[in-house]
Amino acid sequence: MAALKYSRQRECIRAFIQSCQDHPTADTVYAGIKAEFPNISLGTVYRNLSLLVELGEIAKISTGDGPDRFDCNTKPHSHFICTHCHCIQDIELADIDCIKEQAARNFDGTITAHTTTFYGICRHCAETKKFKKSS
Amino acid sequence: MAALKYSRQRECIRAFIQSCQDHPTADTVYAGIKAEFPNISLGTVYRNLSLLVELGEIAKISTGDGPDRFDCNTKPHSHFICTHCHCIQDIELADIDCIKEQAARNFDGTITAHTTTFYGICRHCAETKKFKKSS
DNA sequence: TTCCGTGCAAAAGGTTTGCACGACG
DNA sequence: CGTCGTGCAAACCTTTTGCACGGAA
Repeated sequence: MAALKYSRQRECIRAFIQSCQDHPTADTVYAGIKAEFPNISLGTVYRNLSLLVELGEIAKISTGDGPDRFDCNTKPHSHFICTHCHCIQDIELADIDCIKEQAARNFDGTITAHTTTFYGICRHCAETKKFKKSS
Repeated sequence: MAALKYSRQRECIRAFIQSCQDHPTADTVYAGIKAEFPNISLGTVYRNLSLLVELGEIAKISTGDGPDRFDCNTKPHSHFICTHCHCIQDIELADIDCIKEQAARNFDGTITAHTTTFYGICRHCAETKKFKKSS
């Protein structure tokens, strides 16, 4: 239902995310958009992010620690989360889908999707030795 | 540091979780503990759950949708989350660890852990056909 | 003109924290 | 007796929502 009208704010949010190499939070998007829309509200950012996720134009990444992230890459891929600096990086796995079949064999129900997340120390943190006590 | 003293509340929480077949939320634990400790506070439940996770006696499961869950099974395994009823079930995958090696080959950093979560419709929801419009 | 999207602000979760008191060692 | 854990309540952080107004079709 709900007829989806054009909005300059939504286009700006979409463009911002698609220009991001990293995986911004709603708040980062908000800050980035403010240059062009000084009066935009955080609520609008959240509403449009949810909408873009529903439309399949971006993906939402739940980190389980801190705010959700958004990803312009909607192709299936995995993520690495640094336990020290909390940065997120994409990881491509060749046969990641095979584990879905493997899981389906052991499971009594319908599996439609799966996500795999890796944790560790990213190269930057490892080099700067800032991870003495991994947070 | 901090010398860790015995507490009856903590033991009760540990016992409650270890007697659970499912994956309770902090609030479920709180409710279950109240029979024995009518005056216990939710803050105490959260503090002890975090502590038990740190001690490695239980595991925390972030669902990315709703409250965190806790799991008495600390052995490596995966989870299935029903997108309809939001129940969580364990899934054992034979060679789940192989994907860590595979990921490490494509990645410039140190991978120490990984989690895989499957989504779909559980058997109970499928049978009762309540999932017409998967929420 | 008819809805939809926006801005604002308040509310809604879920979780953490400061404080004074009680319990463990 | 010195600390740590507890209960209570307030604070916190992220996200959602109600409402009146402005903008797209």
